[in-house]
Amino acid sequence: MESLGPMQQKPARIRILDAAHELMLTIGLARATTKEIAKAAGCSEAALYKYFPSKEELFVNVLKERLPQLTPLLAGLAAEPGRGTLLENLTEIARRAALFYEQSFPIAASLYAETQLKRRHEESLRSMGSGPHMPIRGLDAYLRAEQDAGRVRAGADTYAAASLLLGACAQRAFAYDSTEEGKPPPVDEFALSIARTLLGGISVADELS
Amino acid sequence: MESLGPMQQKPARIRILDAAHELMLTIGLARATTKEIAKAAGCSEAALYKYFPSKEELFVNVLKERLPQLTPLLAGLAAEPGRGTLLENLTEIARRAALFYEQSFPIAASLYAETQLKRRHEESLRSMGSGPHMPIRGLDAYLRAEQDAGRVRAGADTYAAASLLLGACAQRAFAYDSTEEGKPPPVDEFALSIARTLLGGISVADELS
DNA sequence: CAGAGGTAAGTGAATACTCACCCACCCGAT
DNA sequence: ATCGGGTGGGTGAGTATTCACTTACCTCTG
Repeated sequence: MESLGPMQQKPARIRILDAAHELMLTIGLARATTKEIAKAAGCSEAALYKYFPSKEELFVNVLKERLPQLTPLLAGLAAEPGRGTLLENLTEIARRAALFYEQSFPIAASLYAETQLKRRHEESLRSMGSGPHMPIRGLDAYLRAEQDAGRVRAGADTYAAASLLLGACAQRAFAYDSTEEGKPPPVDEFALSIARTLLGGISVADELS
Repeated sequence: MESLGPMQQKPARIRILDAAHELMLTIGLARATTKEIAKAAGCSEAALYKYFPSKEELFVNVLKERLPQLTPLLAGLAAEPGRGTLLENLTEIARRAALFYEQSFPIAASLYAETQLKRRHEESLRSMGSGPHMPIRGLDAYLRAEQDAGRVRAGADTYAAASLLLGACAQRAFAYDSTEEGKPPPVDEFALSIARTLLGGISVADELS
């Protein structure tokens, strides 16, 4: 029990993970060196190796512990179809998915620069029963449940619909570059507009087969 | 006039760009060192600097000269709405977009590891009047043209529709990891299914407002 | 004193980039 | 014909720097 005044010092391990996470987002994975991480965490380089056996292991842990999960929400909704309106549910899913991708995409994308690290991350995800295409499957499952409940058209391709909705959310995270004045649309109206459009389609009424 | 037999040697500059491109895709941007590039191009490291002032400039040129363009197709279609059926056109757009993202995504994504290089690339794109969100605008323009021609429902949100279609295509390039047995769906049937789903929507008929 | 938490000062390897030089070829003056 | 020299294309052998990681040591606290 320290009675230190400021006492803002979280445990070193946490500070290191935070610092690594922050640097990955700002200066990028390649420039996130041990020296920079140590400086940002307020400790020495050697301290990193007290908590993690290697830099790669440190990054794997950042990915494992810092990236939010999307699947729980989807699983929850699929468990009880018929709750709320379909539009409300899809909007909420889109909203959360957009926020999820906004956070995780820059980090996940930078793995393409280090194919070895990417493979290790994918392995780690798989062992947790997760993976980059699990959200699509989860949303697909929810839509089929709603289909069985009669709230989604019988002939609809639920997998395609899931790809469309989540794809739009993911794309929002990278289709807008940092400097452009045309920043991404606000998440709330974005979510509502794509959910509504996916539900209703865009073809003129009398062309519906 | 050389009468050399094999004479398969393309100009060195081309070989260097090809080698850099290839290495970015296979071992990743981070491991694509000057030594590796030189080896793959069949020349010395020093030769790289005869053609490019720096490694970063080399990469910028790979991005500029090797990544395919998507906008021309969209511009062409928007110029003459009413040609072909809407479903055919959207399917073709989705097909080409999916192939485009399949090629360009791994490289574009790895830029997130080098934020400085990323900014330079975005700048270069902007100066060419291009950019990551131009495809969405282009498709949006095409859809509005079809809307004016009465082939897209008057109230439809064309921008949301464009986000959905292209988002799904982009997501296909990264939502499926390399080792998974569940590889991405074949591009032709993928394109058709998302185009059809976007056109028709998924809600039951009598819920259409 | 034992041991956890932490560090200063390295180490060898790798990296981007440079420098002095080579060589084949062309061209005009001898 | 031949020489001298410029020139585009290319290289081998560096250099300074940076990187991930280690070692030997310190300093608290129980």
